[in-house]
Amino acid sequence: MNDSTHSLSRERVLDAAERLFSQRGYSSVTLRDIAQDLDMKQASLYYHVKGKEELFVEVTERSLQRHREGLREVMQNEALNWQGQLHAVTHWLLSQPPMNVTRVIQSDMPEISKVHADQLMMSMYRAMLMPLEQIFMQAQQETDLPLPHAGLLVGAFLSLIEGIRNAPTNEQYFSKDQAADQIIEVLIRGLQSR
Amino acid sequence: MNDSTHSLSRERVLDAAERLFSQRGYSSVTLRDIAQDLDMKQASLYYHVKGKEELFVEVTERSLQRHREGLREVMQNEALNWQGQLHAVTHWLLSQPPMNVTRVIQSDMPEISKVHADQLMMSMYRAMLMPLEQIFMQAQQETDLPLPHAGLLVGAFLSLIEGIRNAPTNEQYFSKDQAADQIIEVLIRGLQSR
DNA sequence: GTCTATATATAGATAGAC
DNA sequence: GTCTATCTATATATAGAC
Repeated sequence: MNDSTHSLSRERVLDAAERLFSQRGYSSVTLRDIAQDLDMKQASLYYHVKGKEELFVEVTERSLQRHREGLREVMQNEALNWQGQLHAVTHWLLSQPPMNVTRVIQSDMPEISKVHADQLMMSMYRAMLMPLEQIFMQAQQETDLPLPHAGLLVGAFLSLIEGIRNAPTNEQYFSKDQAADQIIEVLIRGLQSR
Repeated sequence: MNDSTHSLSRERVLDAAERLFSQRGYSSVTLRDIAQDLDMKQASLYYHVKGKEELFVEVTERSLQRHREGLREVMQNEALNWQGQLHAVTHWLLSQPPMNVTRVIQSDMPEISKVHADQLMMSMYRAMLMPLEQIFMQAQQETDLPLPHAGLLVGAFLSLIEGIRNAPTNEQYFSKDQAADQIIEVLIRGLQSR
C-alpha cells in the first residue's frame, strides 16, 4: 500500500515495530530495540524503511486500517443488538496489539511532524471513533436515560479497553476476555442495584 | 522529604517537570523542555536535582503522596455514599495533573531502574489503588449484581478518568467536570434502560 | 542560582563491503 | 538483505566562571 517491496522480511520488520511501538510508545522505542527483537543490526532496518518516523506512521496506519476493517466486520456479523456488538468489538480489540488512543494523542503525536500527526488523527477517527459511535448511537435511541454524547462515550469506552489490558491477572482466575465481559456488563447495567 | 533544599526556585523546577512528565511521559520530555519552560538553561537544572531519572521519580512520588492525601480527604469528607464518593474523587482527580497509570506502567516504568520502578509501583498502589478499592467494595456490598473484582473496577475507573481528560471539547457545551459527571452516572446506572 | 563550555552517551541516519 | 564502520544530531551530565 505505502511502499513498493512487500518482501517477507519487510513484514517481519513492520510486525516487530508495531508490537513494540504499540506497547511502549514512539519515543520509548529505539530502532535498536526493534532490530534487536529481530536479531538484526539497527542499520539493516534502513534497507526496509526510510526512517523511524516513517516506520511509525506506516505501522500505525496499517494497524488503523486493520481496525477499520476488523470493527466493520465484527459489527455487521449477524445483526447483534448494541449490547452484543459492544462485547464483540471488545473481544476483537483485545485480540489486537494495543491501540492506546490516549497515549498516541498525548505522547506520540507531538513527537512527529504535523502532517503525519494530522494524517494519523484522520485515520484514527475513521477507523475507530466513527464505527464505535454507531454502537453508542444505537444505545442512545433505545434507552430512556439521558446519555452523554456518543463521542464522549467512545472515548470512555476506548480508555476502558486499555484499562482492561493491564488489569492485574495475579489474584484472579479470569482471562482477559472474561474480565472484559464483566466490565462491559457493568457499562451496560451499571454498578447499582435496580 | 527527599532532598535537602526546599527553595522556591526548586519548587518551580519540580512543578514544571511534573506538569510536562505527566502530560507527555518520561521519555518524550527532555531536560531542555523543562528548562525552556522555566526560561532557564538545561545545565542549571543540575543545581536543583541529581539527574533526569531522580527528577522523574521525585515528582511522581510527590504527586502520588498528594493523591494519597487528596483522595483520603475527599473520601472522608462528609460520609457520602459510594456514588457520591465516586463523583467526588473524579472531580478531585481531574483537578490534578494527569496521573496516567496505564502510560506510567507501560511506557515510563521500563525506562527507569528496577529499584525506582518498584518503589513507584508500591506508592501507586498505596496512594491510588488501595483507597479507590474501598469505594468499589462498598458498591459490591450494596448491589445484588455480580460485580467484577474491586481491583479490576479500579483499573477500569482510572482509565475512564484519563479518557475523560482528553474528551473532545469541540462539539459540546460541557466542561470536563460535567462530562465526567455524565460518564460516572453511566458507570453507576448503566447504558441500558431499566 | 544560573550561566557558558564541554564531556559523554546514545539515537537516528548514511556509506560501502559482502 | 545484512553487515561494519562512521557521521551527525541530540540528550544527559559535568566543570568551572560569574
